[in-house]
Amino acid sequence: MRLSQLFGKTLRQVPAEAETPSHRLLLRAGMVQQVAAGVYAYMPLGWAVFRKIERIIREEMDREGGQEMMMPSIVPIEVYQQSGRDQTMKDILFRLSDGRGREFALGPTHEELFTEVFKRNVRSYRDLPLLAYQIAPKFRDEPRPRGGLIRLRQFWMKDLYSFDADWEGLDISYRKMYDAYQRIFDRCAVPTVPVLADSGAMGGKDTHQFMYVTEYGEDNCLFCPNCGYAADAEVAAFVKEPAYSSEEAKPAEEIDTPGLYTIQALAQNLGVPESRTCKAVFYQATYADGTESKNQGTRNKERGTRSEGQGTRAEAVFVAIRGDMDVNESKLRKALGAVDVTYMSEEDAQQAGFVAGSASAVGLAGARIVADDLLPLEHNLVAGANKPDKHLLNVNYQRDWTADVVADIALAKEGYRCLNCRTPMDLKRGIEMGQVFKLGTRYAEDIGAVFQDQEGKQRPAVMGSYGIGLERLLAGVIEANHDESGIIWPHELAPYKVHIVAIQPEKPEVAQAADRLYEELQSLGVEVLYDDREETPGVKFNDADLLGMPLRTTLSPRNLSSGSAEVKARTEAQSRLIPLAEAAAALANEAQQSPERV
RNA sequence: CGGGGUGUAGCUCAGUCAGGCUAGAGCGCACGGUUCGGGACCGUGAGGUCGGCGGUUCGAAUCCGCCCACCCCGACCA
Repeated sequence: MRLSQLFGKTLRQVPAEAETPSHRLLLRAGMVQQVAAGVYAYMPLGWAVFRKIERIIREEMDREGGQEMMMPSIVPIEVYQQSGRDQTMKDILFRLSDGRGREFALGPTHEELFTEVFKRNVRSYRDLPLLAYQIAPKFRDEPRPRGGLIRLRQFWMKDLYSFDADWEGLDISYRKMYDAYQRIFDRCAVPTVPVLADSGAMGGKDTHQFMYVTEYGEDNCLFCPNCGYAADAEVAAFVKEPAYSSEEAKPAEEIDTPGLYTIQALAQNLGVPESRTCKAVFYQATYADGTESKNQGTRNKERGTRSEGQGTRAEAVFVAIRGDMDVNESKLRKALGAVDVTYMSEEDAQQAGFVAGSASAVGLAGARIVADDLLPLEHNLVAGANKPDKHLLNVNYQRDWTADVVADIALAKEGYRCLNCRTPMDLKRGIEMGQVFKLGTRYAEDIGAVFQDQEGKQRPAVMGSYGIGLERLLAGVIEANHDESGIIWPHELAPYKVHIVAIQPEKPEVAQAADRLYEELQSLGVEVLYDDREETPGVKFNDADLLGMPLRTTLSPRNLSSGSAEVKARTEAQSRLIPLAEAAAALANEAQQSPERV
């Protein structure tokens, strides 16, 4: 490709909205362009890399016996009603209807559809295991797109679904994908760590996320430096020990605490550690209403109206936790069996009868009370008095208050100790590159995807689902492979292997030599980018660094006068001279090799 | 959806607080010339519904109201 003809130019200045390195470089290199929030156009250079990522993923999926197929993006809404996910994913579904009023969603993920197709085609255990996948666009009306390609509303995903006869089979399929993922991320030169994760709205059992650890990540993960335990903060287990379990319960005492509305202020003013206090947090919990979750949506189908709040029930929840800890909303949701929990606004809290700033479970009526499981073990905590500007000293569980639910609802933090080996853990941020799920039989049961086993019994398929976000991986590749000057493409992903820089191409001897090298390399099957533009050397070298091809060769009047071409790898600091006559063969040879990554 | 911020030329931004005549700069772009090994220089030129609608005013990029878009922090996910 001649750079003078390439659709999409490099940018000297980056649009102000770009903050992460990958976003800046993608824009600067002219690889992508934003169309709307979370929606991008891929220019030829970006698309070329995209297709290479796709190829690596395809190769590794096929290697494990995956069968590629293609599902539509336009999916009848009924498909998601079967599993109830038209409700649980309500907020992220892009919906549309056809001219006759039939409703569809743009597929955000395809568990239901794959299960549906499985149901129509599979009858016997002899057809199992089955690994089917697609590499296709997904649509999610994310409330907050972010970080360039890191969080999008339209994105490509490789999604594979495994169907097994039993859980042992699922374990094998899961392992296959787990291993394939390691190879994919390795080939893309993105260091990832598998971490235990939350199954969230997907439902299911085991799940790992493959995290690329970076300060630009949006997920918090805990890592044990000693035993290697790694988990998303949402599910991370840690050592929880009471601080005051051995104390004798002292008599409660009401004190004036004007202006002390936060745990920090309270603890400071009383001269006690935050762990001596009991914190109150107010949540609104949403529950799926069983009578409405299925077959709902066959009614209420007037065009354009969303069935807001249908099939759900809300409840105010009072959460008590030791003052030095924070609530893990994921754990809270599970403890309550709720579909969703959201932090209450001040007004809602007031309406629910909570005295913000001095709230307490002591003497509280009319709300469900959830206590972290550490609280019943502690003694003599400071808690609110449920009266403005008053707190209680020496509050004790059982004697002064009890909870409706006692559960571990604490969020893991930096320095909390590993449950396996008691070593303090590190908190790091990461970007999720992919996820593997053991779904179990949930979707198969909802949809009726059963097969006949060896005994002739009908059994639901045991499923897994395995996703990789392609754009996110592309962003990760750049995050993990760049320097101040630009991108450093891993060998397998470089859109071109060789970047020819012609200095003063308006001089015939330069143009002739460069044209010839360009053609020779192409005829040798080397992907080559040829900077034939009439630009100054500085501009060309900077663009070559920015675009990041593995090999750069410079043809200039200076080099040509000695019959040489200059060669420099993107990862090398110094260039070297080689005879021009051998340049094509030498470059082709070097481009064919897979140099070790730095 | 809550909190914060930004919308002026393709990009980066000034001008807005204290309203005033043909709305500016740098980069980029076009043409001509001089240059040529790490984002050169000179000259000429094209390019703008000042996010949109409404209002106040003799007069609005500037003041007021409503709306929209985008970015960042949270709640959600590949």
